[in-house]
Amino acid sequence: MATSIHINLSHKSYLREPESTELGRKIITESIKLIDALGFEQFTFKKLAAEIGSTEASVYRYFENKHKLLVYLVSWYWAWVDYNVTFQTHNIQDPRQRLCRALEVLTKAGQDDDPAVAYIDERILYRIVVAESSKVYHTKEVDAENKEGYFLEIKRLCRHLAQLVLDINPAYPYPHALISTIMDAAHQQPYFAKHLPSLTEIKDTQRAKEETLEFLKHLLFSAVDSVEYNSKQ
Amino acid sequence: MATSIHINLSHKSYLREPESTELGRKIITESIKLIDALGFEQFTFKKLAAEIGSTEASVYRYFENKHKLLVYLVSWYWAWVDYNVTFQTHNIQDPRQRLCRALEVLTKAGQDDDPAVAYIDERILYRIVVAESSKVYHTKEVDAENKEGYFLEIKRLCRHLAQLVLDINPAYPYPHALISTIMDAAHQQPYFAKHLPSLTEIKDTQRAKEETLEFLKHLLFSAVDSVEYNSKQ
DNA sequence: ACTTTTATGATAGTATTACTATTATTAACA
DNA sequence: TGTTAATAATAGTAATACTATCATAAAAGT
Repeated sequence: MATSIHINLSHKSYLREPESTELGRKIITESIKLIDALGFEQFTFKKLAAEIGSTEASVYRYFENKHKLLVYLVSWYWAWVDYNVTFQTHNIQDPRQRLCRALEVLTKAGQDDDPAVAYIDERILYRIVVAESSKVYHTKEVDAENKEGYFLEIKRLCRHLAQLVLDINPAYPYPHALISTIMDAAHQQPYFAKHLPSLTEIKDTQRAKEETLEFLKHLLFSAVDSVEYNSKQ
Repeated sequence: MATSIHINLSHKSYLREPESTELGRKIITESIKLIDALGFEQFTFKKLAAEIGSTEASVYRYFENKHKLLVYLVSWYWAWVDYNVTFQTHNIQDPRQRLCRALEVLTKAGQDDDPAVAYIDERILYRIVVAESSKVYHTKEVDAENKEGYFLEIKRLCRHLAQLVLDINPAYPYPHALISTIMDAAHQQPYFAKHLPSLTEIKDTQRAKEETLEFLKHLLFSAVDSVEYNSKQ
């Protein structure tokens, strides 16, 4: 993948664009490290400011609160995955192979250390998304934030992948439900493997993502293929 | 279902058993209402104490903190669902029909107002579990809490349902992964229908649970049935 | 009946969190 | 060179997440 791409978000969970300044980029870089290290609950702007040698007040000029920072990070992640899916599938003609590749990108998003943006460590960000992303939409403000466009990136990826499903079988009736289920499982199954192993057959080894991919491929294709579709009609 | 059943939890997320005293039961009853009303982040023991006409210090005698209270509520919920699954399936002979019924119990758990325990409103608790339950295991303490047995109830239900899958097709290689995925989707799809409708085909109507059940049944059975198994061997 | 234990209430206090406000300093820009 | 904008430094506030102490009342044990 090309170095130095730019991911555009379609909403403003920030007060001041963090990409445009040195301090802003430091906030992103270090918040990723610190949320991963402490967990979102223990993470505070004060600790972050200490880490980057700045002040709490300065961080607050970029993000209203830590929740909005998390929204920003998670949205960036989904936009980045969507970009990767597009990039990695655009010259695959066979719809089945294309969806396979997309699933692989989705499942292995945290694997290769191929930084697209200098100040974002996607491998650490992946761990944050796995552990914390459900917290961005499981709040009382979900409807208000949805109106602000905070979830457009995950919705776009879901729509994108659902279209790949329909390319295989336009008669399958639940493409979005299937994809949102798969997207979640792609993250949760390796997490379960590591922390709650009795909830899955996936083993917490180097092959965990590979095994997850096998499980998801089987799940997805058996659902899509079990709906009759006569392509000749 | 019989009124006045007793759900036993296999761990102690509490300091003092809340079921055994008037105040303890009030804590459970009112915390369910208040977490539902405010969301878990805005919920505090001070507000809860005010609601039940007691003091913060008294609530702290029952639960170390609000996180452990949530662990208790969510565990109770899973134990209750597991009880219901057992009860509603025990005289169904056909394994396929049995799993169907189990799925129905899982998906419609928040529907019927048939209180099994006087001081717990299962319909409100259902909403809490949908919106907040992932927060119980997405923390830095997940491994320590797992050792304490805090997740035994969800694991037991997963094992239970996975066994029903194996009763249909012992050759299916991912019964637990499939069930943990389905358990999650059973809650998230109706939530998406209500709050992030572009992530699912399910509509936020009275039939939402019914539609979710259709989606899940199709997903589950197509996966299980697409693995070859010769029962005559 | 009397003592001991236990549960609750009342009150106070602390460190941390999640902010907001003010002012000074420095860098950028016109 | 003067103006604007960004940051640092500092202070302050209300709420949160607790802990501690003591009094009282009810329940249990002897």
